[in-house]
Amino acid sequence: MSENIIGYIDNLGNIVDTQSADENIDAQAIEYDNSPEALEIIRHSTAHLMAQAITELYTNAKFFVGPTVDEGFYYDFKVDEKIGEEDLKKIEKKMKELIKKKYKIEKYEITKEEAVEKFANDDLKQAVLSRIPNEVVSIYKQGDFEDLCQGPHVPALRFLHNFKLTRVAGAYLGGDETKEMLTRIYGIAFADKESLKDYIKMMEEAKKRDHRKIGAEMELFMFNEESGAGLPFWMPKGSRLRYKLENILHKAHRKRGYQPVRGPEILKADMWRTSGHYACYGENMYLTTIDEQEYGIKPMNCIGHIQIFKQSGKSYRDLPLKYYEYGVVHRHEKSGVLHGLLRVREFTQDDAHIFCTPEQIASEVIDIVEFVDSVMKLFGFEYSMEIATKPEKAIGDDEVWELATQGLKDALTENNLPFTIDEGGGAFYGPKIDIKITDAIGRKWQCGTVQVDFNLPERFNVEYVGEDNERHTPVMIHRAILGSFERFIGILTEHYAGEFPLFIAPTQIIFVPISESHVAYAKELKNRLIDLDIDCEIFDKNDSLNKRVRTAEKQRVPYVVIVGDEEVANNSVAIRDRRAKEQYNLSFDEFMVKLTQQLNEGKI
RNA sequence: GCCCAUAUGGCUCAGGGGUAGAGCACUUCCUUGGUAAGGAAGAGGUCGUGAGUUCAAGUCUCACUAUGGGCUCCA
Repeated sequence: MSENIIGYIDNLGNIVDTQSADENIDAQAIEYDNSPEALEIIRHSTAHLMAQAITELYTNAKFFVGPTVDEGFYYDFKVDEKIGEEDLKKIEKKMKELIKKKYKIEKYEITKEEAVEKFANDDLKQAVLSRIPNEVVSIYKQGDFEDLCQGPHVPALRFLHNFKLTRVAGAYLGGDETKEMLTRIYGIAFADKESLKDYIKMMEEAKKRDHRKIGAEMELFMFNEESGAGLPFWMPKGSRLRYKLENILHKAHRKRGYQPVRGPEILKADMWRTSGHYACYGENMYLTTIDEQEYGIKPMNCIGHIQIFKQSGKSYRDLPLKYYEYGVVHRHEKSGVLHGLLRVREFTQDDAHIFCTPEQIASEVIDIVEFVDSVMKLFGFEYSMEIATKPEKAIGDDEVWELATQGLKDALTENNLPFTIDEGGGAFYGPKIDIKITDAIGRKWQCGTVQVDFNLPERFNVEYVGEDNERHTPVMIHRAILGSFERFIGILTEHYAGEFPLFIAPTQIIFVPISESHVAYAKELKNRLIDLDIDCEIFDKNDSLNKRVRTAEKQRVPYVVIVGDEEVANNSVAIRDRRAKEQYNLSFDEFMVKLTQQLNEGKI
């Protein structure tokens, strides 16, 4: 057996470790390297090494499960002591000591019955065993440490060198909120030192583009302890960015036949009872009493749009009727989940509701998916689609749900659009397609959504007169493209690391006049650019030219424009182009043409 | 909501039971400079909030609030 073989891939594609393989195995060898299979083995073994170290440091430690995940591995366990970030170093040190003992990792099998007896005093092991259907279970042993485990593991501890424990967290037993909370330690491991270094470096880079850090640096948005958690404030620069995004999207909606509407922020509680929100979504709603009547602050915009639809009689000729609103909604998210702009308690959705006939669903869904695609392409986002089906708390009959779900599937399948299924992840009133964007660190965030709803129109007696002169109930499609401005701008900020393209940059141009005598010229240019809806600033503070250029560059604006005697005389501008990383001179008219072209890139 | 951690001028951080420090930002003055930090002076903090321990609390303890990393949920 080669020194470097740590496992095999059998003909079913399963990983078999050296402990489990028989001597004459005829399978593809897994070498000790950074292949996904090798990392799976290495990381899982590192999790066990960590467990062994914890056992030595905390004699009363009991272990639940320690699997590998996309980003490394973790182990869930229970100790009497509190474990904090500081303790990770201690555990790492102990792990390195254990490696020096050069233990082999051995495997033996016992029956489940024997295992239940063996771990009789360990309630967590009993919980693990209760989830295993097999009659025979395997135990891995390294030194004195034994653990119930199905593997795979490296042959010996000497294969484990390049690891780092990354964070401590709490995790419910089996992910179940009603069960006890265990301590979880996450870690990462690689086959070589370089890869570990690269990984740590990548995480540091990701931190630098964190939207919370950039948002503070660029003065885009803020939070305020006295005002409350999850309630963002938009500062001037953030508002400018947001306004541009709203404007681009406003035009895109108008081109696609949507009509702007706006509903009230609070509605009587009875409205929410009729809609089902009170029963199905009540725990997320903020309620208040006015003149002894209960009101609810809207967590969604659909009810308002329904009222507007119902205000006048509608004919089949009016359908599909598309209302859109940048709707401000409030949702009581649990305090522990709030996260910068990505999860807040007040946010604005780019929300729309399409009232249509059942026959129109497929083509409307396709139109929306195309709309989503054009927005994602504009910003260069990778995204995936997921169809979410009926949740536990839901209104409406199963048949209606089945019909709506199938409609979504058909629309995507017929257009060869790939999707996955999220069982039970739908809204309480209908199934949906969720559009998830992958962010700079690889996390997926739900942004756009398309939801087919047969339920709310019926509950509110929404009707239109058909070709047959009979009354019919329309279908409602709820949809959002960005999802919310808050989350989308948060992701955009990380995506571009604050270097926004010209068409949405909060400050698009900074003028740096060489001396006071050039300020008037800069102001004149600035005013002309306002007509193009371009936001400019003039850096005419009493600082050196170098200092002002530096300060301007640090603002991450697309263009820094220097103007002095030469530029005033020639009616030109000296440009520092940050995106192209070049410096060049243009006449102001040429510059205007260039800017107009770049603004047009933001048309969809 | 739960587990763990953190909270010092606008920002980034140092200090660690005996009555607050740096850099940047800010203000004023000098400097009017052709592409990433010119110089000088000044102002600014009841050390997140509230209790407790102590002769004495930014410093120790507890609660709360907010933030961060997770669990769960979701745009």
